[in-house]
Amino acid sequence: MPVLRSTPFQTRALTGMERKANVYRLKASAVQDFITATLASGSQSSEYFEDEDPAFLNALDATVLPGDVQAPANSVPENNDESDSDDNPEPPPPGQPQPQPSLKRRRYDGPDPVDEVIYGAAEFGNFGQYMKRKRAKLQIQNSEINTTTAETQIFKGVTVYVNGWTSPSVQEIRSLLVRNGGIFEPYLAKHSMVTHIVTCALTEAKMREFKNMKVVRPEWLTESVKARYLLPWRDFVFVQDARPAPASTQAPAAPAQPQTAQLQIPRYAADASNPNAQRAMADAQWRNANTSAAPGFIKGYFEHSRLHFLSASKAQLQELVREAQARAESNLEQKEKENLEPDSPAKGKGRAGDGRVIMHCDFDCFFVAAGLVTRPQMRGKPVVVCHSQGAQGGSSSTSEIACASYEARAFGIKNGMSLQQARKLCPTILTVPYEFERYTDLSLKFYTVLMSHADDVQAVSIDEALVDVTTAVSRLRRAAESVGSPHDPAKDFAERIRAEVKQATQCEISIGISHNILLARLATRRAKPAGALHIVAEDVPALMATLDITNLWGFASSHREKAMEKLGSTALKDLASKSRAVLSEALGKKTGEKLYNAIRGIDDTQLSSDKQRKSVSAEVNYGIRFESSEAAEKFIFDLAGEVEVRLNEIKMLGRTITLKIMKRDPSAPVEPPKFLGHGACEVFNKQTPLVGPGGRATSDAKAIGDHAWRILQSFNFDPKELRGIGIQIQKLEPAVGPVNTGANQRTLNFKPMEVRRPPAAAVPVRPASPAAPNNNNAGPSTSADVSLPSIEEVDQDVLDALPPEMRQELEDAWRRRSESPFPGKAPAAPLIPHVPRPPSRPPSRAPSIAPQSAVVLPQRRSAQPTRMHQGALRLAPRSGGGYVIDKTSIHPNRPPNAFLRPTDADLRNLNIDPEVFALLPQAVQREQLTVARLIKTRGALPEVSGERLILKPKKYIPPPNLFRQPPPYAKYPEKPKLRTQGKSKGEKVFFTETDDVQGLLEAWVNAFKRFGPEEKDIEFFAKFLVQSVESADTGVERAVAVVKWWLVLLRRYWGDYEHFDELGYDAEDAKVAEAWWKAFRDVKERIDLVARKKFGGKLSLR
DNA sequence: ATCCTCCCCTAC
DNA sequence: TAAGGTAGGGGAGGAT
Ligand SMILES: Nc1ccn([C@H]2C[C@H](O)[C@@H](COP(=O)(O)OP(=O)(O)OP(=O)(O)O)O2)c(=O)n1
Ligand SMILES: [Mg+2]
Repeated sequence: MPVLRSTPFQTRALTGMERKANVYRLKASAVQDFITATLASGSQSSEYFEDEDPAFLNALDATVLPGDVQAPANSVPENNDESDSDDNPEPPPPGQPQPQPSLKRRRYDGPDPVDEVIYGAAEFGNFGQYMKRKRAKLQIQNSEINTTTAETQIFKGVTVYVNGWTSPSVQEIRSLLVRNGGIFEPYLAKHSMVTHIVTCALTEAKMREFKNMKVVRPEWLTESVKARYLLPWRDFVFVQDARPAPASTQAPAAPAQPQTAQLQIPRYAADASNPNAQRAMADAQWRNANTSAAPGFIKGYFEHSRLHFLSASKAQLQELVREAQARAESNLEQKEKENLEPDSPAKGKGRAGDGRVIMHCDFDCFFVAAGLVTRPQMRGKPVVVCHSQGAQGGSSSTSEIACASYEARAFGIKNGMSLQQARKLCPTILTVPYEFERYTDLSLKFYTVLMSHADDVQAVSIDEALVDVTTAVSRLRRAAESVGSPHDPAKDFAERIRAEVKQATQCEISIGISHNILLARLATRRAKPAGALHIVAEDVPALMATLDITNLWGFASSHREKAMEKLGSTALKDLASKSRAVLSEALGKKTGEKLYNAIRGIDDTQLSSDKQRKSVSAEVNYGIRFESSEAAEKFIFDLAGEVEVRLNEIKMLGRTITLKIMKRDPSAPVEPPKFLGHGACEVFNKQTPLVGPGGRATSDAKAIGDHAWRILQSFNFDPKELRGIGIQIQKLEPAVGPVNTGANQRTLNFKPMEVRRPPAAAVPVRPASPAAPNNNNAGPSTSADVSLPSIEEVDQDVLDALPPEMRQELEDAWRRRSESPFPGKAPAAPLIPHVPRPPSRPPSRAPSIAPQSAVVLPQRRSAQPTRMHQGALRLAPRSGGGYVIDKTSIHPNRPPNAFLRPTDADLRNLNIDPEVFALLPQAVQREQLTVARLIKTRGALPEVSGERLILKPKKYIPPPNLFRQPPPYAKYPEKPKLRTQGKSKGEKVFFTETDDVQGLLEAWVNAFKRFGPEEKDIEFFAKFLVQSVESADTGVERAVAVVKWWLVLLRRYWGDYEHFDELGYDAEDAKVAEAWWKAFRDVKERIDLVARKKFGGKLSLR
């Protein structure tokens, strides 16, 4: 296969209706306190700006930053809309380079030249221009809203951001809005700026970003204008039934079609229904035989689910490897005892550095290859493995393709795609049924070969493993060196393994070799099909230059979106120039660092082959269709039985349970496009303690079922709306004593330390028993308890026996925690009534426990169905009630006018004098809080210092002499208050007192002018500055001022080094200088990043 | 700081 | 017909 820009692994090619995403629904109905960004917040900013010392600003305006010299021209060309370019379907024929007809939204929102100047994302010229721009913008908004053009006030209070390509166009929407009293926000610096998002299509990253916002289709606006009043936005919620990668349902042509189609479906769901499903579901008999209501549904489902098979196989293989290792280790010990020389260094665990040799071994299109073992006539043809066989389903089968042959992939068919879509790409496609047992069989042979050569093995999946072959390869290498062979011993060894596997399985595997896992995985991609490739460190730069971020293992679409949005590119060659800090800012700390290292070919991840499980779960999100709560209840208990079996198989008991519910999104059709699929859903998770008999951890199906069922009742959902149910058990502990697991144990052997066995000899293969029959034995503790009352009764009895006060207290506690599995009597008229199961609590004995907060009456739920948004069902919000000053108060998402005064206690806790605080203007108060909290977070020790941070308004007007007259540090000898504390290495800064950020900054530079800045301190300032820019409008000016001040300080000490680059300083002074300048450039870059996102320009420090 | 909980995301 | 599961890494944000 030719190497194209887009590799086989690069997932792209989506179309509108079903998009890649494992976000199953767009949650657009969340009720939040959206507060329109008000003009007041803008004026606060001006107010603050005028508070600033003008002389200071003047002085700093004269300073020039190197990065700014070419700054106005080098603003990154923005792709404001990353969604559309993703919508191009894959080209049908093999390997055509894609011209990438990306559809970019214009950066300017109107033809009006005023708009272009004012609204445009132009670069900042300078400070003054920025302010001018901002004021002009406010004026325009003012006039549009209040005077000049508004014809009606239909959209009064509505502020809208338009995402991506829309029909009608952005310009039309803007015009519609402002003519009718609404506000149009051209940039979405933060979510609280707007009340609604208008869109016709969302990338999954945007879906995530907007998940708690009101996302509507443009019809909301157009129809409202027609109706001459504001229609309920809920009737126009934008919803997508999103699915992971290749599951697009669109034909190759007409990229713009999804949007168009969507617009043609007025008033509801963005995704269509499935007529076949509707027809089938209309038949009660069919329903009772084929959906979750059918007897034995769960068992049949798990027997046929490929994804379940993959997950279960992985767990089994990991277990096999663990056992093999334990055996190998005990053999080794044995040998050592016998004083036999182990012929290799101790097994490769923890071996670090580049000395390792890692092989990543992976079957080529595994399921197909396995299927073709007995169908040799199909070799070389486009073949897929899926449930639908032959001509079943015709051209409209929603059956998913588990695996496509390479010939099929040449047509653009991918693993995970629906058959109907594949048929569009290749009408002659051949289908092959699943053969799970054969997969297991082949896999075991494969693992057997690997383990016979390995120091260590990590089971990645049924068809894939990571193998540490350091020992074997070094032995070969020594041999090769003595002979002077030009061959790469690692590659030779890989070919030998490939041959052995081929011999044992009649299937091809490919092997990637390198000194770390990351590169080994990359090597495999290039090795396929049927090859081996060794990547060495020298290959890294050239290799990485060709790759996209999503080619790296663990990086997928969400990172791709973030990278494009925040860093302007997803190509590793572009990302290579970004600093660690910049990448972390964009992708998160760990992820950013992982990427930074990956680009350089660095990955010190160790093989993990002995991790213990932390949770056990079972879920079904297919075919869930209930007519009654009884059916749902039965299902829950059946599922609990499955969970019990799985717990027993690994001899574990659990202490907490989480119920996961997928519920049809109100705007999604009853039958989604995918046959019996879940469609667009709201997802709810709720965790409670799992209390077994005697308060112990348990695996008991009844206990699990009881808890799960109670949780489900507490949701009070209409059973007809359920689309997915899952039970997860956490806080696992080993079951002691005999537990009948019913699991068939298999054994494999690791490479013997001395005598090597022929491969495949050690495999006593027996087919897996997919769900071992429930032996109804919940372990030693419960097996004796079968005749005891159920937990709910025990609990009730205990409750009843308690003195009233104590009981009240308990009930209160439960209510507070909102996680009691024992809510007592079902609420009035529940949609899923509690059906008493014998022996059940008589209703008259219903405890006085009030229904929990979430157990609301149906009317109320339907009135406010969205209060439980986004799965995170917090029955009683832990902290959401009154406004409590905490980190969220400085969070950018908080609307400006949601600022409430913190309590005096809060203030004292921050070392702020409440009385002084009260006198400050609100904008200044907020800043004070920000700074004080950051300082506290950073490690202030208020109790120790005993000094109180006294805040004065004038603090925002830095003493003129301080800022005007260098050298700055000389100006306040008493000021620094930086206590350095000897730590393990270097010195750590603690801020015990500060008056203002500039002072702090200066003290920092002073304190470390002989050492260079500490990473943590840089991080601290960077965070503060980024936060400033991101948050309230006042923050920008502050950030600019602080950065300018920093620049002044650096120039003061190290001006000579400003324009030098990294290279070649010997002098310690120079190193320190360079460290400071590097810190400065990094931080500046990070701020620019945020500034670009918010304003479309970068900060000028002139 | 460090933990925990509730997500989202990723891989096969 | 069709079988959209599952565990763990990681981030955000709150509790301790
Ligand atoms: N969405 C997916 C992805 C994979 N699989 C199954 C079928 C595959 O055969 C097997 C292994 O997945 P791989 O990612 O290794 O893909 P293949 O082995 O099919 O192809 P190759 O490894 O050659 O790229 O997992 C699946 O059922 N559904
Ligand atoms: Mg494979």
